Amino acid sequence: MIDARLLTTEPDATAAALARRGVDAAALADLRDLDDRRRQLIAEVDQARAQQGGASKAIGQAAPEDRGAMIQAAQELKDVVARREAELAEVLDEHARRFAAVPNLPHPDAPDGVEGDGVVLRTIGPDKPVLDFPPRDHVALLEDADALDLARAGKVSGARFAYLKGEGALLEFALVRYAIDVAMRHGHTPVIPPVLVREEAMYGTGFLPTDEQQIFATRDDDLYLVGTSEVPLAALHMDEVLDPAALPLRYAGYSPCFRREAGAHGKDTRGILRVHQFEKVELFSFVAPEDSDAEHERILGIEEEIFAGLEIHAQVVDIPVGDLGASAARKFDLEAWLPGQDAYREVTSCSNTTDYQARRLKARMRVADGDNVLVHTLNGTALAVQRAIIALVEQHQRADGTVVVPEALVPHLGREVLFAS
RNA sequence: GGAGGGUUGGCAGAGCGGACGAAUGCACCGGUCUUGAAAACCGGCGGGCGCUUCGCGCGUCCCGAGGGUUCGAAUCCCUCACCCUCCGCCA
Repeated sequence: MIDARLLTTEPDATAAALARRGVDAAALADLRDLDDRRRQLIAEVDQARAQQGGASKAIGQAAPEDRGAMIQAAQELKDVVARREAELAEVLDEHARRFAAVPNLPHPDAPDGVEGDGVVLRTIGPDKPVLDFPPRDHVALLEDADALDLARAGKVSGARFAYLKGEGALLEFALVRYAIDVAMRHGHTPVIPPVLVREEAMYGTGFLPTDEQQIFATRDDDLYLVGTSEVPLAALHMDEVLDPAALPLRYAGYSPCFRREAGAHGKDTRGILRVHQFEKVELFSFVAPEDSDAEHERILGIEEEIFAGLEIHAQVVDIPVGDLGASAARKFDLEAWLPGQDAYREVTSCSNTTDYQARRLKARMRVADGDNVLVHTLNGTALAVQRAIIALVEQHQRADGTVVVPEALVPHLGREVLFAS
């Protein structure tokens, strides 16, 4: 949620910033009026309550024989309060609903454009691999090695599910431990979070109500399966006032992620690029507002280190404003080259959500003199297991179907070549 | 799953229809004292929202959450969440 106050204090700058994301000025003017109305009603309710409270208090202090008439008068004041409160409740409801739909203010440095207009900042890792044989995609490589079973997963769970087996399973453990080690070296505390969360956590992180169709819900328990550990990590400090000395708070969560992928029918149907359940190591930081740009670069740096360390060729993309999620002010993706697809595909994504997510979560920071302020939150993929596996096996494959294990992963995997037997 | 007990300020803990945002202790911050420190003493010490001559300030709401009763609720009633104890089950 954006700061409603901005519509009054900085109407032009706010409108200009949001215009880049396609929010029109007239809609913002309506929102500003709604916010004005809210504040006015709050003042009226407060005043009515002050009157009624004073009257009640006087009754307690009055002699018993004087109370009858006073009680009657107070009863009428009570009705006034109730009417004003009902009006306010209605306005608050509309306010919450309509403001929830306003996306975050884009970062001034985020490029213009829509999906596909991303700016490639640089490439990382080795040069784009040139294979002197027809490359096979991850499905062929993994299934031939009995490291992946999609057919039986279809039988058991349906489309977009997978069994990782044998060296496929070992690859996950090794990649996760490798990524966690890098994250820890950069000060992120490893966390295994709950993956079933309450509605408040989904709402606070902005996945509800916006992405409702993407979320798996349980039938009997009012709990939701998280689509990323960003949710439980962000919600960790929900409703807290943090000690500035304790900031930044940095986490690396490892968890399965569940996504319904509604609306993605027919898209990326082959293999494990887009599945309903995958595992991911996610970086998450709570920082003081003035530190969030630097933290964003830092998180991006960790992602680059992880992929470069796996000797995976990838490009860093500055995502245009038209392709940002509602809560992001700026976003960088890492896109790894996939020989099996002859294309760069997203393997990580890191976002600076500034105070947008913190406002809903009520994650604040104590300020020595003055009012407490909202912290900034940032999230980024350290390593999405399935997509990392795809990039790794496709880029490091050899003509005989074996895969060379990058040096950094050897200690974690316990072998230098995969799929050799 | 069954039975019982709880949830009050950073922590401990009183209050159980009217003067209670809430005693007291500890912790913390400032001051006095001291060569310095400790002790002692004095003072301060939550959050949200709104107003504000932005200067201290003023108003309102918050005693797990939501709803109800009442002129008036931390206190009474209902629903929910969480915690603890015992039994059952279980990795």
